[in-house]
Amino acid sequence: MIRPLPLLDEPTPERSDAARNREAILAAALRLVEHCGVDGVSMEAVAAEAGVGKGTVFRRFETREGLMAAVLNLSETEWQAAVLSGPPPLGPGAPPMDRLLAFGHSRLRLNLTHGALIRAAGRAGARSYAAVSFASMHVRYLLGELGVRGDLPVLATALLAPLEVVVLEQQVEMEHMSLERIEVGWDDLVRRVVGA
Amino acid sequence: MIRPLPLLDEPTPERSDAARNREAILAAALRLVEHCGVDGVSMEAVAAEAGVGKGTVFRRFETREGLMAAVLNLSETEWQAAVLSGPPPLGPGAPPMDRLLAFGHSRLRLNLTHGALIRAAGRAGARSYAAVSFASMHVRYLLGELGVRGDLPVLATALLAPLEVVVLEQQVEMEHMSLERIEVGWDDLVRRVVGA
DNA sequence: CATCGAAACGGACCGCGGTCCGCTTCTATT
DNA sequence: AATAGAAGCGGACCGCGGTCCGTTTCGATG
Repeated sequence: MIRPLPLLDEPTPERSDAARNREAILAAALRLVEHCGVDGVSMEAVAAEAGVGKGTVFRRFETREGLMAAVLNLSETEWQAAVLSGPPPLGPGAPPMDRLLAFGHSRLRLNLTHGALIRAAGRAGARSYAAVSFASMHVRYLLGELGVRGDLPVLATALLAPLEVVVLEQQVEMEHMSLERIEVGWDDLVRRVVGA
Repeated sequence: MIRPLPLLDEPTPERSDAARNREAILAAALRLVEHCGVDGVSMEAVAAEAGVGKGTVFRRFETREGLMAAVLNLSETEWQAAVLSGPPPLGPGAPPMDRLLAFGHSRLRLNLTHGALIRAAGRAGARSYAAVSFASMHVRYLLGELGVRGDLPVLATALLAPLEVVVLEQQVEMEHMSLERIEVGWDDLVRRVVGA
C-alpha cells in the first residue's frame, strides 16, 4: 500500500464541505458588515446568515478578529493589485516620488474609510502582518529608487506610522484636522525624509 | 431660602462614599494588574478585591477601558512630571535637541513596557486624548525652539506616530528589530525632520 | 434629631465571544 | 458497495463586559 509520502507536512487539504462553508461564511460576513456596520455584526448572526452553526464559524476563522481580517483581506488584495500593476501614479510607470506620494494618499484614505474594520481585525495573526509587510516592502523599494541612504526598513516604518488608523483618527476626530492638511503634512514629511 | 446659585453647571461634587469607593477600586485594580497582568483581571475581580459591587465599578469608571485608562494615568502623570520638571536631558535645562531625543527614547521604552495596559485603555475618552495631547504639545514646543518651520502639529504627529504601541510591537515582535536599532532609527528621523 | 430627595449601591440579568463534545459527513481503501 | 476513521459540524454551555432597578446611604434643611 503506497502512501503519497506527506512532503514537508503539507497542512492537509480542506474537505469539500469545509471549503463550501468557508465561502458561505465569508460571503455572509461581508454582506452583514456592509449592511449593519462592523460593530453591529455578531458571530451568531454571521453563522445564521451563512446557514451554519456557530462552532463552524470559529472552526474556520479561529476568532472574530480572524473573520474580520479575512473580510478586510478581500479589499486589501484588490488594493495591493492596484499598487503593483494598476495605472500610474499609484501603479508602475510614474517617477518614484510621484508613486510614493500617490501611495500615501491612497493608503491614508483607505485607512480612514476602513478604520472600523481594521480595528476589528486587530492584530489577527499573519494576516495583519502580511498587510503591513506589503506596504513596508513597497515603500522600501521606492525609497531605494529615490536613492535614499540609511536604514530603509526603519525609515519606511517612520513614513507608514503616521498613516496608521489610531493616528489618523486622533487627528481627524479629536484635533479636527482636514484630510487635505494631513495629506500635505505627509507630503512634507516625505520630502524631509527623502531629503529632496 | 437661598440656594448657592450653581455657577456654570459645576458637575456636582462627589459624595464621600463615592470618593472612598473610587479610591478603593483604583487601588484594587492597580494591585490586581500588577499581580495578574492586565489581561488576567476581570471587572468582577476588581469589584471583589475592592469590596464593592460590580455596578459600582462601572458607575465610577464607565467601562473596562475607562478603568484601565485610570490605572494607566497613575504612571502617566508621573512621567509627565519628569518631562516638565525632572532632571535633564528629559526635563528642562538641556539643549532642545537633546531633550527631544531623550523624550523619544523615554516614550519608546514606556510604550513598550506599558503596551498591554495602553492597549487595554484603548481610546478611552478624554484620558487618552490628554496623553497624546501632552506629548504633541511638548514636541511642538521643542520643534519651535529648534527653529523648525512648517505645520508643527502635523510634524509633531509624524515624530510621535512611530512611537505608537502598534508600530513598536510590530517592529519588535514580527520584524525582530532590536530596541537600539529602533532608537537610532528614531534619532535619524528626528534629524531629517528638523533638518540639522 | 427627624425628614426627604438625590445620589450611590449591589447583584440579578442579558448578549456576545469562545469552547467542548457527542453526532454527522466525507473520502480513501478494499 | 461496504467500511472505517478522520475531519467537520452544531448547539449547549461558560465567563465576562455591561445594564437595570429596587434598596440603601448621604447630607442639606428645618
